[in-house]
Order: sequence, then structure tokens, then C-alpha cells
Amino acid sequence: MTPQQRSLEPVQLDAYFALMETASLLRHAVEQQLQDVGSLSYVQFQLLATLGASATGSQRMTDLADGVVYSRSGLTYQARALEKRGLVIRASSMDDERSITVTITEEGRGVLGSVFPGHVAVLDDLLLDSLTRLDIENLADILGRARDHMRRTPPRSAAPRRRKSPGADSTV
Amino acid sequence: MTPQQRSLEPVQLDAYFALMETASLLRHAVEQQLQDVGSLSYVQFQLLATLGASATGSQRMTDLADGVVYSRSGLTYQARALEKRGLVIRASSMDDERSITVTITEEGRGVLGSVFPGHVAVLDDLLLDSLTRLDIENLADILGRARDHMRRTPPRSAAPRRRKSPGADSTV
DNA sequence: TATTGTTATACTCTATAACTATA
DNA sequence: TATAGTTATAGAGTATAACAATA
Repeated sequence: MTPQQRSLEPVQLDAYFALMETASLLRHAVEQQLQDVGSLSYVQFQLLATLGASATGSQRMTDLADGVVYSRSGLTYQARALEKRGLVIRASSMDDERSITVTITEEGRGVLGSVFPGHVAVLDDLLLDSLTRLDIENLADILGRARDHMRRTPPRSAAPRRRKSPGADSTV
Repeated sequence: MTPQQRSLEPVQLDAYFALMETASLLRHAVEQQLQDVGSLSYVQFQLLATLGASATGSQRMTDLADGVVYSRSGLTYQARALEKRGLVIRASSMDDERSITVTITEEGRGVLGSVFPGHVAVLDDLLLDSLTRLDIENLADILGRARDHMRRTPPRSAAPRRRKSPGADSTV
């Protein structure tokens, strides 16, 4: 096993590090701005933005969780925080009594609007201004594909929980 | 003011979201692997890797902090955690009694080595395999430039602390 | 006085497991 | 039995401010 200790080529390493570092720096800056202007964490902003972009302004909790990747309980935590501030409302769905529909309020849209200009400014200064139009198109293309691939590929070590599914136990 | 509410073009938005999401998903997966195999957080891995890659296996605390971007106290926290496990050693520098030199131990290199294959595997599966050689080169190039730019550009709202620097107070 | 690093502290966030309720 | 969501809880990580020591 481990026939020859597969190692990374320099370019691959460069790409990896550059990706992680860029995102980290950008997120740091954006988080700061969101906190200063709207007292929002990045995740909360994501949630509001997702709701605001949807046609109805609503989403089921589960669908929101899928979009943001975090755990159910994590989403409950954040949704409650947003609800306390009156930025969203939670109500049980009519078609399925189990699920809960989260809806952005006018106030929520207000905060989103107040935060947006600064958000764009940070983005311009930190990321966009240093790149050409073509760079940006390339990024959107390449990383878009990478993201789609990742969404389809559950990490080996963190396979989707499929406990008890009859016969699914691979090693036991 | 706010002459016309500068907004983002779709491509720009795509690039931004794809960047953040890709990095987020990747980090999530990598963090899992590091935790499972080496009981390391991503930051701790970064620190060990940085030390391991340096010629002497050593770095000053300040330089490490600069590399990882986090706060001083955050670095102290992580460095102590690594020291407790015997993966690094801290000793005061000889040339400057104020600074502390962190050095990776053999044990630290061992953990690094034990974690690396799985790390690469995750990277392959999740990111590299879905991209062409050219894609990866492009990524390394574009994001490399973006990172360099970000490192040079302190975020407006989070300017480097320069309190008390005579005459540096801009608004007072 | 400026810089290096630590400490104390408070807070935010995330995940796990147990639990309720509906399908 | 499976799914949707909440709760309790525990743990990791981060930042701020005050502090000590050296330059």
C-alpha cells in the first residue's frame, strides 16, 4: 500500500494555497465589514442573501441548511438569532407540518440593503480590482466547475450518514 | 453620495460565490481529514507545515502570526496547544530577548508526515481531479496575484493598528 | 516609547446526541 | 421507520484589553 507516496506538483500546491489564502483573506475582510455595518456574521449574511434572492423570500430550513452546508442545529441557532432581530420569520409550512418556512422580513431586506454597498466596495478593492475581466471569467468558470464537483462528491471521511440502511455497512 | 449604487455584474458575483464556496467546502473536508488522522485543526496544520517547510524548522511568533493572519493571542493559543503535544518547542531568541522562536520537533514532523497522504488524497478527489492542467495553472496564476494584492491592501475598515503614531490620526 | 508575547476573559460558532412531532 | 427541526450541552477558536519585559 501507499505505493509511492503520491505528492503534489508545485503548481498544484500553489493553486491550493492561493485558493485557501485568498478566500481566507477575503472572508476576513468581508466579515469585518458585515459586522461593522450590519452586525451580521458571514453565515447570517448568506442566509439573508439567499432568502432575499429567492422569488418568494422564503425557504425551508432543510433547503437553507443544504445551501450553507452547516449542521441542522447550527442553522437553528442562526435562524433564531435572525428572528430575534426581526430580520426573518419562521412559520410551519402548510403542506408539510414537519417543515418550517423561513421568510425574510422588510427589516431584513433593509439590513441587507444597508450592508450591500460596503460589501461590494470591499470586494472591488480586495479582489476584483486586481484582476482583469478575463481573469474573473476564468475564475467563475473554473471554480464554478470545481464547486459543482465538490457538491456532488461527498468527502470520503465524511460520507453522508446512511446508518441502518440495510446492507450498507461496508466494513462490518 | 452613493451616486448610483454600484452593483456587481453577474460574472463577478459568480466568481465571488464560487471562490467562497469552493474554499469553504474544501476546507471543511480537509479539516475533517486532519482531525481524524492527526487531531489537528487546519490552523495547526498550517503552522506545522510552515515550520516544516522553513529551512531551519523555526520561525518567530510574529512572523508566524503574519503568515497565518490571525491575532497574536490566537497564535499563542495554538502554539501552546502544539507545544503541549510535543509537536513544537518554544524558546526565547538569542538575538532579541523579546521574541520567541518556535521550532518543529521530530514528533511534529511525524504527525505532519502521517497526515500528508490523506491530505493529498482529499485534495485530489475534491479539487484537482475535476480540473485540467490548464485550469490549475490558471488558478495558481490568478489567485496568486489576487492573494499578493490582498496582502498589500489592508482592508479599509481594518487598517493595521498604528495608534499613537504621531500625526497618523486622520480624523481628529 | 515601541515592540514582542502572554494572560484573562468574554463571546461566537459549530457539532453531537437525545428528543418531539409529523409523514 | 424516516424525516424535519429543536434543545441541551460541550468544546474549539477568536478577539480585546491589560499586562510584563525587552529594545
